Amino acid sequence: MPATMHDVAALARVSVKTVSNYFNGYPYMRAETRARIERAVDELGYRLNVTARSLRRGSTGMISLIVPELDQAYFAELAQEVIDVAATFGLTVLVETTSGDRDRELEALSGLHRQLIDGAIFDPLALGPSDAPQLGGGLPLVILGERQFEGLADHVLIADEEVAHRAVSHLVEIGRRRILLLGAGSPGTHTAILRRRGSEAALAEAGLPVDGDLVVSTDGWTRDAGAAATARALDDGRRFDAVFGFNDALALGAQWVLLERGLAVPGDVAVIGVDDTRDARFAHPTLTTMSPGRAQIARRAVELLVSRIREPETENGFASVTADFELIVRDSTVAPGTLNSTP
Amino acid sequence: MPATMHDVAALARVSVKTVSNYFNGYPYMRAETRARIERAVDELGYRLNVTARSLRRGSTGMISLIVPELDQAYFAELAQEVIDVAATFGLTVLVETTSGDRDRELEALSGLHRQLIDGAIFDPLALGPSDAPQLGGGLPLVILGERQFEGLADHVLIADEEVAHRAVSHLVEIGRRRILLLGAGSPGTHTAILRRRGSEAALAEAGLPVDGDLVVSTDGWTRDAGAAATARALDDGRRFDAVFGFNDALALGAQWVLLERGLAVPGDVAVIGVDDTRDARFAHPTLTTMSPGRAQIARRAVELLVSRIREPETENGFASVTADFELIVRDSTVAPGTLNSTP
DNA sequence: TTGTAAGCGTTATCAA
DNA sequence: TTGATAACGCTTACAA
Repeated sequence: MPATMHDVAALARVSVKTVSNYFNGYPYMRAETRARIERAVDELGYRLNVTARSLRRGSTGMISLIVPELDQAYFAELAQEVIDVAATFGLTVLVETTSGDRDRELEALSGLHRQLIDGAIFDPLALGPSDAPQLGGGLPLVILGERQFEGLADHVLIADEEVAHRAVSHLVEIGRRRILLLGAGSPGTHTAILRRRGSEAALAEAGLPVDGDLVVSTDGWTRDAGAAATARALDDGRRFDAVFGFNDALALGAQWVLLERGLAVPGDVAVIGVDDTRDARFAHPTLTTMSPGRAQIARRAVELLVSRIREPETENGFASVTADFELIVRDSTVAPGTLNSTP
Repeated sequence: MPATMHDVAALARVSVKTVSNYFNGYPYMRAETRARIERAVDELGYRLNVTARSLRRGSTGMISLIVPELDQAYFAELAQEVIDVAATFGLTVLVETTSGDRDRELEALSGLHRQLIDGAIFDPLALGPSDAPQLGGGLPLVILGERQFEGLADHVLIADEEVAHRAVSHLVEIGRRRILLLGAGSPGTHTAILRRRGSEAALAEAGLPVDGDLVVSTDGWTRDAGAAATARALDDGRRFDAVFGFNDALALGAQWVLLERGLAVPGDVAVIGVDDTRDARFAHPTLTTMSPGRAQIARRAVELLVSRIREPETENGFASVTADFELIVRDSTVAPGTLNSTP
């Protein structure tokens, strides 16, 4: 049975209030009192009981990060960043995975863990605007990526249309004309719709047609799904000289199949993704990608959440910040040694 | 202000104890009482306060998983498995990352989060046997991978020597003679030492010499480190026809550099790893690897931890279970179409 | 600057 | 089968 604050107080010959003050950084305390407390704490090996504190305070110092799955590089890397940033605020992160399942997303927001956390950072996959009423009921919430809930919670957004536009423009600039849009297609998440819209705008600006045959759905945004869809497109005899994977996983799956089929990347088909995961750097050839500023996303998300937790009553609207993005050109679009033919 | 158990009790016209019984699956209850409680719960939207329960029970229903970093595929995939298995036991997982830093490993075991958890699953990187006294002081603990603490906690082990032996034997069977051991070398974790030992045993059995030049240290077990060390070995003019990366990340880093330098895999150099991460399946060429039975590891770890939490006083020694492993042959050692020349 | 005492929302003891 | 009541260990008015 571990020592309690009462034990410390008794040994230090002060009241529990004073010991509590000590642990809460209350400044007005005689140096000698402080020293006595410190000695007692050492002697007893005392550690503050966080559960009791939480019960009394009504807050836990924990936030959850709700993502589809950890074994996708993007989410694993995001989780690591969020954990690190949260730690600088003294917050502990509970990582919840949902497999993109609607019920599990709702459960993460309003289930048993609900009262274990002071707020949540949520990367929704299945939930849509019609679920808005169930969005945690007063739980401080920051939504990542999706803009469907704007006005209902704080958001950290990716400029989906612009990112897609830039990616497709890059492919056009290196001379590609028939670009497979991998991850678009019905029904499609809101993110998918926006990235498709941006892609088609870039094609239109370049005076290129949008070929419905080259707008391809995938069953999820994983390497498996990207590989399968690309294989199908090749088997169908569709012709394309570039692939825009709506995330890195899709692009890597596509690239894998292309190489497997003996096609040259980027010689025959150029490939570009989105996310700048570590996997992109270590693909062979290395994958050109749009970096969404993951570190910035994690930082802003935690900051927004912390201020929402501290001042829940700021009813004058919710914040939406959009992260910066950047084109990272690698070998999957511009072969090394090739002089970039960009005008 | 959310409803409490008292509110429910009042509305259902029973005592709080009865409501508590209801939530704890106490079987002796009249159907009508149960129905009244259920109606009151619904009406009030009542949810059990986990913090209060934890305070009263002295346990939280949370366990932590302590790993070096989530953005390594192996750990991300392991975390996902552990979270899923733990959920079947009604346990919540707190994922702690340490960067393999000694202080952070100790902090995860005995810091503030210590009392937030009922036990921990720990994949140590920096801590050694000399830290044993600090191993959580009575915290139920299951250690993964490392056998250095055997006798001090429960273990779920990988058969490091046998795994390495099998990997090297496979390379020998396909005719390789000069095998780079990537990840061995001083100082080296205990795991590294065992895998090196197993590798050298396999070489010895095959009548092959152990060339010190081919035993290569890396700065961590990441793709970056694997790439850097392999590049160095090539630059030094060391000759080898195979690489055994002590994990998939190292092997993938090596493979990446080899391809970058224009060498053929497996034509010039065969590559094999350990872990069977998803990355291995999507490398190009696909990476041959030793599967350590990750699902089994996660399941056994959680099971051991749960029984240790339930019966902390089983002082008659600690359990050590060793996971099964399996060789997964892919294209990085046996090119597709090549008839396997194994005797 | 420090002390007293009343909760926070459960669960456990014991009795009925 | 259910009820009254005392903890669990901390924070926080309020008092001194």
